[in-house]
Amino acid sequence: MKIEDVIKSASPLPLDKRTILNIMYTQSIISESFNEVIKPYEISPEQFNVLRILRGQKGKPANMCVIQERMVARTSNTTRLVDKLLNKGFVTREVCSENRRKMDIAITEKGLALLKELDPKIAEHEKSYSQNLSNTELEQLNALLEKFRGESI
Amino acid sequence: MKIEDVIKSASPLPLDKRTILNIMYTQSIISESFNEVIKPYEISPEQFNVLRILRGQKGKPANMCVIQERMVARTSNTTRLVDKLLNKGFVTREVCSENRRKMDIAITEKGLALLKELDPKIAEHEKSYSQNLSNTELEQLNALLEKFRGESI
DNA sequence: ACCTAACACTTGTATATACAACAATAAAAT
DNA sequence: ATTTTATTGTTGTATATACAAGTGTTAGGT
Repeated sequence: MKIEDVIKSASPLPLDKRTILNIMYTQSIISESFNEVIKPYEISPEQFNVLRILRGQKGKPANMCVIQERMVARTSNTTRLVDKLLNKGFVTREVCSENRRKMDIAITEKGLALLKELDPKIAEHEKSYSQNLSNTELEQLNALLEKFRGESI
Repeated sequence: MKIEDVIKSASPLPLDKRTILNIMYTQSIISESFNEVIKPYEISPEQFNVLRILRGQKGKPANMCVIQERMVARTSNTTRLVDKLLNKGFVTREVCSENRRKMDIAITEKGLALLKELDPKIAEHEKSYSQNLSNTELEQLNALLEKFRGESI
């Protein structure tokens, strides 16, 4: 579906505007379907992201600022996300013994079990999109997005 | 910047996961810089989107459902967005005379003036990204995104 | 005419995001 | 040693999003 049809635009959009809209729209489509995937489980996409970061720590607890810098979309509020996960028993939180300003956040067995259950569904979700392109095209898409962002470093 | 560096992943991500993260991240970068652009003005990105849709009506008022279906990211709450715009005097709202279930939303002179002031800044914002790619590459990117979404219609 | 279903919109609740102010601790400066 | 500054995290407010329930209006069926 062309982006002009999505937003019901009568006239074709200029290329630069069209590209940005296309990226925004694609993201919203992906997010929407991802939401569907995790809806049955008692967790939000952002909470899931935090859990996955914690699992990536391989047992080592993570501080709030470590979690924050690994999130795709930086939230200004990791505290409240962790609060929710804490209430559900998916993580533990305690003051870091070496630096009492910091918090040690760790994933629990219950959290790990949830992720394990979700893993195949997430994989399926990701594949449902990537199967539409060849590997070469996927690499191209990644390269174009990276170039589009235009970050020098 | 490679997406692995963004999320500080030690190991390279599988291609399908990487692509999705790349799209999500690119969107968040675009949104962030767009936020910077409109921050000085008394309006949010979503409110701006609604205003722009109303301008596209060329004087003809729009119902709530028309606004909703033209938004890039469907919100379930156009009512409250319009409320905010109403309070600021950027739009008018009255019951549709032909069908009293519907509302007629129209942009005011004040709203049009705001958009006019923003237009060049938005154009500059869009160009700041699109200039990183050639026209051919932009077309490629659009085509790949569309194919990635895999909508049949 | 009356009842029912569909439609257009609004309202309430929970969650997330942006931003600013704040508190506690640690590190640096004097 | 005391003061200042920076770091780390929390809390408050406003806005936006997802979802479900509710209100008033129109249209359809009988």
